[in-house]
Amino acid sequence: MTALDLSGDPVSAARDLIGWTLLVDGVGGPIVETEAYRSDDPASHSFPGRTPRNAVMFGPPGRFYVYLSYGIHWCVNIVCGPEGTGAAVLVRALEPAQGIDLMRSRRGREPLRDLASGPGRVGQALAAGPHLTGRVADLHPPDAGRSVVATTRIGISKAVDRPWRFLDHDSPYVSRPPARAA
DNA sequence: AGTATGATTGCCT
DNA sequence: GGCAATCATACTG
Repeated sequence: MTALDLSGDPVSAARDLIGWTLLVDGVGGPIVETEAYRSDDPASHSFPGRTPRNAVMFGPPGRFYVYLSYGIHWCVNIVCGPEGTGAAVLVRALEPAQGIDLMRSRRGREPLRDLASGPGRVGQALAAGPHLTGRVADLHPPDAGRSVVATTRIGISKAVDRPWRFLDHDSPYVSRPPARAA
């Protein structure tokens, strides 16, 4: 795939985003794990409707939605789906590729494997914060095809059975291996 | 105004 | 495996 359409079904967008390189100020790498969240999804921040916090989710696709999780972690999302539908894709893990030294300094000298293998870690490695919300995501096409696996989402208490988590099956940089091997 | 709750991580036993 | 950290948002009174 060489073109990316984020304005269609957000679940498809979450799958298609695997392998695309995400950069924030030149730092980042290929996305290896995502999760889709739609407004008809009880686990989504947009489920209760539009609020000041999630307003950007109801705007045009391709922009960042960043929120604070557990008062500690900044989680990075990319708005997806038809504009106004309130859908987004959570970037759960990246393969560190560009600006590795910078990411390492932000994360405190972790093994490469743990630099961005989780939503909170991605946020920290990219120095994400509320200032990022609304900015257009910097995405670049994959250089090679990826083997994508779908599993159930992680860390939520509602709609836990929806298989809307996607991983690069061959990547060691995912936060957790698939619930069911394939 | 006060309280409950996380799309998590890291450190503890 | 279990749980504390830490705070913006959402919900209750």
